[in-house]
Amino acid sequence: MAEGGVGPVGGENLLFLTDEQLRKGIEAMFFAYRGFTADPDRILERHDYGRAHHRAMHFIHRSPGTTVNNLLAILGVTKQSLNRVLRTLIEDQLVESRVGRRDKRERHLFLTEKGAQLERELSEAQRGRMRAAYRAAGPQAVAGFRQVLEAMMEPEMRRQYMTLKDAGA
Amino acid sequence: MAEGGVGPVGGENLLFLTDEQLRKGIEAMFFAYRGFTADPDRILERHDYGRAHHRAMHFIHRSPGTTVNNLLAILGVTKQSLNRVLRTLIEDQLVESRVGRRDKRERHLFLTEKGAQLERELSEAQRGRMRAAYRAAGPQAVAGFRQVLEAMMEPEMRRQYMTLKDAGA
DNA sequence: TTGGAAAGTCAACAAGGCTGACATAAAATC
DNA sequence: GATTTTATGTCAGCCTTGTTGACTTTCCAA
Repeated sequence: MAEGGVGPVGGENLLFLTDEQLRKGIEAMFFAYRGFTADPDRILERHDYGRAHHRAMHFIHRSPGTTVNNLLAILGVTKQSLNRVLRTLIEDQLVESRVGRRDKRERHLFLTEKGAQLERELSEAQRGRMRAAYRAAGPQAVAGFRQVLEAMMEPEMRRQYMTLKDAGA
Repeated sequence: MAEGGVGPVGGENLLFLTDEQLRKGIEAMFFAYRGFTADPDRILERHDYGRAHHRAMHFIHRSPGTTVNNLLAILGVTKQSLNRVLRTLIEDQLVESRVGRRDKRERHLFLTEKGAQLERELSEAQRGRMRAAYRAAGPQAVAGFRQVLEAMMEPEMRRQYMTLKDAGA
């Protein structure tokens, strides 16, 4: 392992790159992610759903009419895994699956009114915490937060993220 | 839900608090967390362990001699869940469990040389990505990154994090 | 017309969460 | 000294969410 960033590297004094700093960042990610999912998890439990259902609903809400294949690529799970989740959401009438008009093999996914309601409840809870954190940290910190997260993504996922990122706003 | 931060709030123009900005932050967390765990996951698979083993080893490395109860509080899982993981780590001689000297009910946990080796392999992989992200984003972004994450934690977890945070450095 | 992509289904399995019940040893308290 | 509490471990069973593999149906496109 050798040094790995402790002390001057390449002539610059990159104190924020010490192993100790990196460890703190790693633990920050770990603990923060728990907070990040805590509020939706509580709501999901009441409705007898899990995180997988939340993720599916989030991205269907985000890109209405998206296909199963698109969703698979974004969520990074197997179709069998996603299918189980989608099946219950469709049975419970939170999601509607419409056969593609141009390509009838494809299924286009939409939230029903009922589904949109739950999605709203979940994302409001999640945004609530996010908003509080953003407000506490300030706009400059938020910019840095996003920069580091983007640099941390797998290239494939960064592509997915960037595509979505600017689509709406 | 009403507005929720879109447009001017309280006289200030808090553009970074719009629902759209918050959604981007939420997706950034989702995609980045996948990157965050990707490298260790690959290594763990080779060794037939899971993320749970990594987490346990990380915090035992971080606080050698910590007790089972301490670890439970940090990891936020049940003792049955943790025990299953610890048992295999002890069987495989990656972790050593020593009966407490002052309080013989307690077990103090340590990494063996073999355990320390795997921990090093895992954390080097994870730090590698972290270091690249930090370097790409720069020190100011890193400070913001940490600020937002800390503000996002559950208060209880923030306490755990802060306690660990300054312990070593 | 036929190959292959998209989607769905079934079966089986594993990791890692959970609850509840129970055992043991040791510490703490009455 | 007896009782209660604490720390840990363990057994059994359940759930969610991931996996692989095999197979079918539909239907677009070469």
